[in-house]
Amino acid sequence: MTQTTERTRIERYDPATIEPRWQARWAELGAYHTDLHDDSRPKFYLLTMYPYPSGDLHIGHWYIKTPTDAIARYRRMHGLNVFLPIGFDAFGLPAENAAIKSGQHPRPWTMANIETMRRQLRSMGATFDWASEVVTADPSYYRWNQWLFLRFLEAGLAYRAMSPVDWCPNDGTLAREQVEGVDRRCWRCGAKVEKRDLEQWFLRTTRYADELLRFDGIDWPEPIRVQQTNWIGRSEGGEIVFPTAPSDHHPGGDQIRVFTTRPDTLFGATFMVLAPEHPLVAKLTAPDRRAEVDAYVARARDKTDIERLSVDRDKSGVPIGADAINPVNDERIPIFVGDYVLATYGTGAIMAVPAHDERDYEFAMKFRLPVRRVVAAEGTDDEAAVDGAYVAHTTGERLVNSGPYSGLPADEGGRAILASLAERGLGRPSVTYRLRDWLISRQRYWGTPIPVIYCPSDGIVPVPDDQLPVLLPDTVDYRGRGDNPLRHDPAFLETTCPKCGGPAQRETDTLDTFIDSSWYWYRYLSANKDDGPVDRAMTDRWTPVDQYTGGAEHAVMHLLYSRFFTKAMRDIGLIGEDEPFKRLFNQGQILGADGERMSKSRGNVQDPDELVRRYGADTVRLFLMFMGPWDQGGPWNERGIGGVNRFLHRVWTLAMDAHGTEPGDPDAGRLPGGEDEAAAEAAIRAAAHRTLRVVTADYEAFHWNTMVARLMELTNTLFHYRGTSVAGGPAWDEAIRLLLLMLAPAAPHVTEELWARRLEATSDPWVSIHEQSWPEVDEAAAAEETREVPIQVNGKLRDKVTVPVAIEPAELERLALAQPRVAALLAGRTPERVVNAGGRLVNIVVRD
RNA sequence: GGGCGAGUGGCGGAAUGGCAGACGCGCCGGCCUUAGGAGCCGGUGCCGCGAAAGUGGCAUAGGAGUUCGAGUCUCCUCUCGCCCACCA
Repeated sequence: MTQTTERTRIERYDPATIEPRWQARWAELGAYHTDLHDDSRPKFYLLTMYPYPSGDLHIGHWYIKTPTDAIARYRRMHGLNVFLPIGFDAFGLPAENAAIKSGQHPRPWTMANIETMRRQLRSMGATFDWASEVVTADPSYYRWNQWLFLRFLEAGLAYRAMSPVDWCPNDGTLAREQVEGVDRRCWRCGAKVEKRDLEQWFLRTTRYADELLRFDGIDWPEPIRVQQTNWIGRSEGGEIVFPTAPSDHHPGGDQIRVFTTRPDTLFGATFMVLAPEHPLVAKLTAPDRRAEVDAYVARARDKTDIERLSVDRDKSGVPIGADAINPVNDERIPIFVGDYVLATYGTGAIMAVPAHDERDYEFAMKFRLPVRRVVAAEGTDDEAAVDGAYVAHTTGERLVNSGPYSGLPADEGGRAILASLAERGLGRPSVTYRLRDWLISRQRYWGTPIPVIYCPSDGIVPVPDDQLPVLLPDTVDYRGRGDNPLRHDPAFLETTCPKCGGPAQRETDTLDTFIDSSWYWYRYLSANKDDGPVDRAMTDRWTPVDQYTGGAEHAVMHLLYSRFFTKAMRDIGLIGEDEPFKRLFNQGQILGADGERMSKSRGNVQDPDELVRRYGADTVRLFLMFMGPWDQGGPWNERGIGGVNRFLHRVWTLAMDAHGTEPGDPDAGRLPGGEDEAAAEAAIRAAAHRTLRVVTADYEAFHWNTMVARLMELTNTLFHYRGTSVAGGPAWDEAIRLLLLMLAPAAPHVTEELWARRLEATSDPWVSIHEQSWPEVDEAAAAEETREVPIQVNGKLRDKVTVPVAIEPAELERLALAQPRVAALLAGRTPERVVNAGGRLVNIVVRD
């Protein structure tokens, strides 16, 4: 009883009406407001990096957020109480730059952008819990930044120290990217940028260096762990004291401390190099060297970091006209100042061992300094000329030219040398990190004011808790100057000392915006709490975050700061966790069509609104998932979105019109392949349940692209049965039901619509598809009875044979050999070997 | 310079050491249409031979190796991307 339905009679799939309607309905029902107190179900804290309100949501935001929403919906279907919050990283330089340019205050600019982005985020159909929204530029949020800062100050985790900044005489402190060109000009006024030392605030991240190197109990991608590990850069070695030698201008006896990872090479130290900023440079420099040394130090200060740190650059330096004494052999060695030594690493001074360090070797060659081999690989002639630095670590290395230590294996000799220096108080084992303390001061307006007051009599005075928040004034004047307007706002600046009541001034620096993002997920759990930053009962219940999604570009900044904050907050007693994010996934980045990073200035930003208007949110969501592996990203290319849209139309057709046929199909209405109805129903059930099996695995692994492909395959299969005698029957109906359930987390609107219509057709009361349980595979239905086994001869595919799944291996091999094509190729030869790969493949090996 | 990742059809991509190219785009053919930039059905890695059904060879950046069997594992080379870049 095949019915032919004219296509025009079927209501068309029209996302433009369906999607807004369901979004409104979900909001009205409060469907995605998470009851954080519900402990009847296991919790699942799903976090996605909150966006910066730059003005427009672009397709990259969709790329991370819509699959994350699919995870949320999928987990809910497994009975979990899922919390998926959203907020805005609302402080920061772009708002301030826009404000300077337009004369408009950053707050209205930011708030207008947030309003736009809220609407755009809602258009995704994502299940964000807006009730927990956090906006970091709001005093109810940044107040707690201040409060946390004060606790860190009390705990000795925050401190103040001098540090150089890039300084423009007109515009004040500049960020690194605001210094342009090799001659270092200000991006706004073109003035020459200089370095200036300012007192600034730091957080003592280095206190947690060792703990941050451990990733216990968290499941993070290997590349991120490696990057963080390298960033922290733990080096074990020794700190060794080189006393200065007496000379005409100097009595000697100053101690130059160096850090080395190679105490075994100490006898090879033939000179020393101090960083230009090293405090002893001025003191030790001989009068006749002073002019040249001062000039060199001044030049080094003016160089860009990039110039100074460039590996390709020639080594530079000047002798300071003083010597040091090598503590192991009392040899006098000359001291240089050179900018290849960094003031900020180790002790800012090195012992130079040109025979065993490439940089020192290069320097020695340039200045014709002696090179002495002290470590030799097995079989090397001790006295052979040294040609380049030997830095390798091999077994069998031994010390040479090293006094009493000569002949010892290098590692053992190194330990002995260090031990002997330690006895004389001239050395000790030491560990150094590349990780620096976190400079959190910004000489900027649009951020959290640092809550301290400078009093002429009491010095640095923390703002008392009951005077928080220190509000960022909204009335400051932007026009005219680029530096921090707080410095010119007497109403903000002038205050009274909380201790003595005398006149005092506020700190005008603001906090780095990475502070905001270092704890925002704790705040989501009690976004409106006004007597503390976090609710311990809530954080105990909900954290650590079960799954975090976001870009890998945050590997060593945000993701490391967040780990630091968690440990610091734990030690202050605010939370009980060691790590913030149990599992991390880094999706790839969507680039512009030109392969470049999307940005307004490049004009390659892809606007999702237009795509949503053309195809609907479900298509855009699905297309982004279908493009390729989620962790890969790639250049944006719209080609192919039509295919995904067509797929949803086909799903619609299957669900709405089982009995329809298409005039273009010559086999329309007939069961495929001569199947009878029983075989057809079995085939439909098998297809549906096998799809369910692989699709479930794909959801678990975030393999969206193959998940969509499997559903397309199932849809194609079902189309072959559409309009036949089994269409609309029980097997068909089950397959449609499974198809909709499997698609629901990814394409929530169209599946909700079709689900509602199914319920309506059977007069059942409406229940959201998103409240259904994830279906279970019927293994019996999915099981296969026969299998096609490829047969290879010498590894080349030659034939295939269809056999019962349970076939005996011997029988399979017999069948394989009996295939006419195989037999012809064997030409009477006896196989040397028959490989039976678990019944999945047979390979017959025969010698020529 | 170091670290990490990746090189597969015209394109995006798929493939627990076991049929390379699933799925989609594009393209070709057909159906249906007054029409088609809609819909449906079928075909489509490359090179031979063949009228065709077929059939043989070559193919996962290049080269070697391990294996009955390699896109997948090992080594070398090349190219691209990202991150870090004189960290003693």
